[in-house]
Amino acid sequence: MKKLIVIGGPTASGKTGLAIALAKKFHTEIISADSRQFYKKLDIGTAKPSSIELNSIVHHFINFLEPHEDYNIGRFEMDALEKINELFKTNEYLVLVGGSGLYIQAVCEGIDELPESDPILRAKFKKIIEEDGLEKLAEYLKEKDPEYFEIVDKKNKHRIIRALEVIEQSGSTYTDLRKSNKKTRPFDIIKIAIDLDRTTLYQKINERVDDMMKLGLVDEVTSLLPYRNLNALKTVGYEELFDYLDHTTLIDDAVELIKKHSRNYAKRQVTWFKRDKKFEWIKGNLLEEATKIIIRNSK
RNA sequence: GGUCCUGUGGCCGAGUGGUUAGGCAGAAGUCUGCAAAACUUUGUACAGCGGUUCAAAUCCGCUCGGGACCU
Repeated sequence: MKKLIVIGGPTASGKTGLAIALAKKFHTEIISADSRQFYKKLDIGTAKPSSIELNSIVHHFINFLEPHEDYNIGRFEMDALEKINELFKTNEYLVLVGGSGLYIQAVCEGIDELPESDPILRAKFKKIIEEDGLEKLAEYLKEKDPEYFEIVDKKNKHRIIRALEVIEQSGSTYTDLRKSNKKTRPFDIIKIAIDLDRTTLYQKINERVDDMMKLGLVDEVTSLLPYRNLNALKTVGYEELFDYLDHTTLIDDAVELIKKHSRNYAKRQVTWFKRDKKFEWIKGNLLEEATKIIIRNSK
């Protein structure tokens, strides 16, 4: 059976370096599962692998979208699987690396077949929220799908909108469609996550943000100003500097905010990966530890 | 030396004689098509010591620490 090596972990933990080292060691290629590195032009702020790194190992799903292109998990599941199956024709191993837990989950376990988001419906629901409040929309959901209403975060507008969107498009309840059936894949999955103590992690994050500034993050963000309202730019490192460019924040404060938001993000990532018990956490000599796990799982 | 102001949990910051301020950070968590998103939970702190009072973080005194002004 072919092996998909999944590398997870919080931002700034060293995923990129480990993935590249593993890809070299196992003579294979890398699939990225990073929802922001998908986009062209977002380089420094997303800590995308350098051009040298990108040239040393073949990476898929990096720089394949323009900032204005819409994309979603459903498509990623299909696109990534197609690519993985193609590459497994000539490779024993593949490396999947990224910080977007949900995207990794979609590749490894699949997601239910649901209708895509519909901009017109979405606009309609947003309007209701603006005019009558989220509670109104929640009531609407209660009528349409009381079962999901019971368990949904009632203050989370994304969840409520999405459920209603699915209901309106499908004619079924969200509860009926959202079965969370885990799909089986025609390959083995070895999940490895990088473990760092919190203090070290936060220190690395802070340092990396300083490095990004030295590399010219402000210039990158300035050049992306025309795209600022796009989803791709709803990203740590960009929003804060847009505010700086608006003169609503001082540069030092903006940098501190980037660090803070990156730390918050890293914490959420750790929570996500910890929940998936299939991950084996490694520390210390990452390449060595990861290799041990891979060899053990290859027998 | 004198006069006056001030001292709230890691930080910011309200507040009143007897009810949880709140925000941020931190911690824990949720997660199925915008996921680097969105959201949830979580802190009995009022400088110290006395006193007044049924009751004090809130009033009084002293001590200590800030700050301002005065010659």
